[in-house]
Amino acid sequence: MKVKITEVALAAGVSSSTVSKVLSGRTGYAVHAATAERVRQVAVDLGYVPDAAARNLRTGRTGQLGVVLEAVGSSEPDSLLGGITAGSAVRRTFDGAIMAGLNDAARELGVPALVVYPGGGKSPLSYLDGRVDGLLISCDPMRGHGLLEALKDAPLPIVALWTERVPSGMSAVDVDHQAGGALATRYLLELGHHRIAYYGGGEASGVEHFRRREFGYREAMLAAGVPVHRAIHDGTLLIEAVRAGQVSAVFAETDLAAAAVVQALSRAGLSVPDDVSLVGFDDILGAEYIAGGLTTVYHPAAEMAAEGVHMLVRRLQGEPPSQLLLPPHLIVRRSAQTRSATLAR
Amino acid sequence: MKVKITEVALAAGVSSSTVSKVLSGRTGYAVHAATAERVRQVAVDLGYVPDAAARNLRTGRTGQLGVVLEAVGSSEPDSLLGGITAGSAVRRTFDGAIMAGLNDAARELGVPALVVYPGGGKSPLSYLDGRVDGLLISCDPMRGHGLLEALKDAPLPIVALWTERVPSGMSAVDVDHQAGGALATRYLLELGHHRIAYYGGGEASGVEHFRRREFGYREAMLAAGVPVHRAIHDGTLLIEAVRAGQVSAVFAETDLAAAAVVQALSRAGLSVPDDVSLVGFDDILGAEYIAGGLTTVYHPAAEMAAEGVHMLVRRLQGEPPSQLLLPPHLIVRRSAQTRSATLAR
DNA sequence: CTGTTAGCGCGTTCAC
DNA sequence: GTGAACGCGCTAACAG
Repeated sequence: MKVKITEVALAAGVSSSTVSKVLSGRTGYAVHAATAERVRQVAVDLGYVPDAAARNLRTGRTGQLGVVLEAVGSSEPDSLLGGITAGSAVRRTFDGAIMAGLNDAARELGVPALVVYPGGGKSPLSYLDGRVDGLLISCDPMRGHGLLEALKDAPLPIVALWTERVPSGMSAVDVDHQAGGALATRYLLELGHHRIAYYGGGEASGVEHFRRREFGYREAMLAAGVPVHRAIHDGTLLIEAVRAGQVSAVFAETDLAAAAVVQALSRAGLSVPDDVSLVGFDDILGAEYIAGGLTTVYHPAAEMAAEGVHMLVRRLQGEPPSQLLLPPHLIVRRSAQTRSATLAR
Repeated sequence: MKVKITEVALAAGVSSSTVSKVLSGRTGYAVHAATAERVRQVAVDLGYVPDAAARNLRTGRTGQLGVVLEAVGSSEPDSLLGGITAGSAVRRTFDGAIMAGLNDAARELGVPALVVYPGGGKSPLSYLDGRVDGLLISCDPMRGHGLLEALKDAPLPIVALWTERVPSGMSAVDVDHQAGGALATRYLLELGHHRIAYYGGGEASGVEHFRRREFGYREAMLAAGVPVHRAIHDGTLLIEAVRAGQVSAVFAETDLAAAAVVQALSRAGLSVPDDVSLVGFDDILGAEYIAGGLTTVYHPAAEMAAEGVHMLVRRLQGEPPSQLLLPPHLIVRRSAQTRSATLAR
């Protein structure tokens, strides 16, 4: 059976409060070193494990952090950005990284456990039942904002993942998708390309992150004084544009979109990077095998999640809320080459 | 502030115990329907949320399930199969799916939350502090077994993920990797190939799942009375074997290995499926873009996780432990063709 | 330096 | 059909 604090106290010949003082981990209590050592020894011998529920009830805190993964694994289509499967693909690509980042940071900071709430239309109140000291909310951009709004006045600190805009009083971390889009585009410009198309904006155009990637593209194009090509989201149209000499390089919304570009071009006998230079976004697992090595924008999902945990823990220690935008960086492989190399063919 | 049960009782004009009876969800208590309705209404109006810690302390149960993800997100190399990065890749490929499966099943079954314990050498005892009613353990094959062994006599039900062999008294779910390997191999045999190589077994040969995939290959080859080719894990060797007519088809250990095969062959001017038929394993995100559509064995990771949750919940309801091996199935795309089509070139 | 005492908020008896 | 009283295991005061 489970051994409790009174049994440890009895076996060690002290009172239960002394045991509590020793095992609470808090320093500053006045306890003889010898007594403390004996208590610890007895506790180990007896296999004593403090009961979390009782401790939580007494202290009002749990040491645990809550994670709301609204979209993760939702097999029901309508819980994902209005049924857009691209949203699902995006989430699935990163859920592993998110969990990895959360897990790493939690271990590093000594957070005993993460409480993951399965998504689905449960009342926002259910997150306030004292199971956690703070909340990380990583839900999709649309439903997410509703949840954040509902928890605006929640009596615990909240950090929003995947979003820049939060109600006041909350912290937020996001990847700077716009900077990433600009980064990719500038890279192609520096290679000498000026007829650069943005591939994407199709059914997934409602996804804010993708729109920001496209903004980044436009921003870089405008800054370079180069005409912006209208977004393409169709292999056939892309092939026509390439053949007509209107496009020599493509910035794809995602690595999967980049893979689709490669495939479409190859069916037309066109190849990357010989005929078209290509840059993706995300650096998904396997990106090194797309087009013989896809040059792409690394998307720091795990870092974002880890940063979120750090922010939350700092808030629990009394620091004020803050915002953070993580800069992506370019991973140069072999799918983009200089315009002159392309012309030389 | 947080509203407690006494305040609801006061506002509804009843005693706290009546409120408890109404809101506990348990039927069978004798409470006037009208009273019950009034209590429920008042509770909603006041935004009452039962305190989890107090309820857990009183009832001894939490309704929560624990998940031990020993390997997930471990950035320290030595926590992953002795530093083998292939292990890391494997885990990362599926962590999102695992979380998705867990999440889906938890929502479906009304489990309020999953408690995820960050990996790292914490005492097995720390999982027994009453935070959860049962445990899902999804750790890598090597370290995992040690943890399972240590928790052999734990006073709560345990379901092991990713493993077939568990201490008695525990439940287990795994994907049938061997059946998957046999499935892929039989498919190639049925296409008329008999010179089939297993690509893999390199640095990751310590991974039990991969060994089982290879066993499946050998099993199918032997059953067909066809000589087993020795495993290849090197692009150059593979190219030589193909050129020498020793290999017309390849079963790759993973989809990433399949992608590497495609890339190696393509550098030698060989293509899939025209020169070599190829079947992968996993059906990772993006598999449809490998070799113009990779034929592969679908790996039901999410289903496995969901099944684990179901098994655990059934155990909590008193059912005895059980074992389960999920059959993978083949996803036919375009990377494998009949031997005659290959010869016709 | 150590022990005694009084709840934390809830669910469950048992009287009424 | 309803309410008062008790205790789950632990920790924070305070007393010694």
